[in-house]
Amino acid sequence: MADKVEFNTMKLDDIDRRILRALQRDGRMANNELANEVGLSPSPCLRRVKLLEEAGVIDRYVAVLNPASIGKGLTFFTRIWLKTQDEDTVQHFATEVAKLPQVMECYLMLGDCDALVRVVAADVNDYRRFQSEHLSRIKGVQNVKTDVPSWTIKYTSELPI
Amino acid sequence: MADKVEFNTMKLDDIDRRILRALQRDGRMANNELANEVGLSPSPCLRRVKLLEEAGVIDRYVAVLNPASIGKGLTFFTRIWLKTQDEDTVQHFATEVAKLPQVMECYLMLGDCDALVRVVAADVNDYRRFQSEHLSRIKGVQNVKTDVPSWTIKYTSELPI
DNA sequence: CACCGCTCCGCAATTTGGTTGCGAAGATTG
DNA sequence: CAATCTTCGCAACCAAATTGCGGAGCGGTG
Repeated sequence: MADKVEFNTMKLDDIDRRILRALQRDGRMANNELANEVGLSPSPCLRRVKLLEEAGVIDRYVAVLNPASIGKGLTFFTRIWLKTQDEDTVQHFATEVAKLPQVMECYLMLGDCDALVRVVAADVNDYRRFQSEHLSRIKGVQNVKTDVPSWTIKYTSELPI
Repeated sequence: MADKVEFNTMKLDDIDRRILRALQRDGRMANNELANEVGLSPSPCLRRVKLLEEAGVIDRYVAVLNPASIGKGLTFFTRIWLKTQDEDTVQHFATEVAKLPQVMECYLMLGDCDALVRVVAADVNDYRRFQSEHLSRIKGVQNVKTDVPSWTIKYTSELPI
């Protein structure tokens, strides 16, 4: 089967990939419409979607908001250095930072800094308060340095398939 | 109206915010269920959702995939320096980089580097090919430096409301 | 080649949810 | 207070989702 590509536990064929592309673009696309787009009747199309969900390929469906319209129009990238690298400090940091609602992304890094965090905020003051009241207070955080984007050129959740 | 908070063109009350929180978590929640959760009957609940969509507060609904299950389990952060800062170079870079499917996020930066890009790839080789065949070939790109996360502690699209 | 078994599809019936319009309730203003 | 505006809830209608069954297509074996 030349068009079958195997990833993890589930093989995705051409139709699966078309389904995924369509649903990444429009997560509320009606099944009838999706079926039409991928060239199946609604019933098998729905079954495939269910399979993709059950297999965890489709993780979830979300509403994507316009950040500015809910007062979180600014993004900041914060590099963080920890006091030590031991497992307890790292794990504690991870647990605490993940709890902060203004943190959208957090990565433990292999190079330049110990962690990289993307934070949303209303304005610079909002960010500064967040940093001093929440981020810098996490036990183990030694140093914090923030970079500010002037323009978000691209921000998508759509993975290439 | 003490619980009315105004952002941009549309005021969001407590019920709106509950709706947004629920739909950010589950973009395919049935309207009946959503209505139940926010304490309305289905009809006014649906009307509010429609208003939030039309006002652009809800930008879109998407399926979020598991990156590993479609063969893009690694993330790389690439800092880019451009040859010059003039508007033409910047605009050209922006246009070209936004076209690259493996680029999930791209920001023009105010400090450290000229641009920061988040790239998904299957493995290091996949990334290296992408960099040399696509990223570094964009006219105007002078230098490229990539950081590698060892752990994605948090990655969410759910904005704090 | 033919036959068999498995997988996936499509159709149709049933169930569930979305949509719409109207009257009522609640909130605001003079 | 009364009048008006805004939002809600109900119910009818329509659309879409879901499910089950039979059929079609494909692959493997003799």
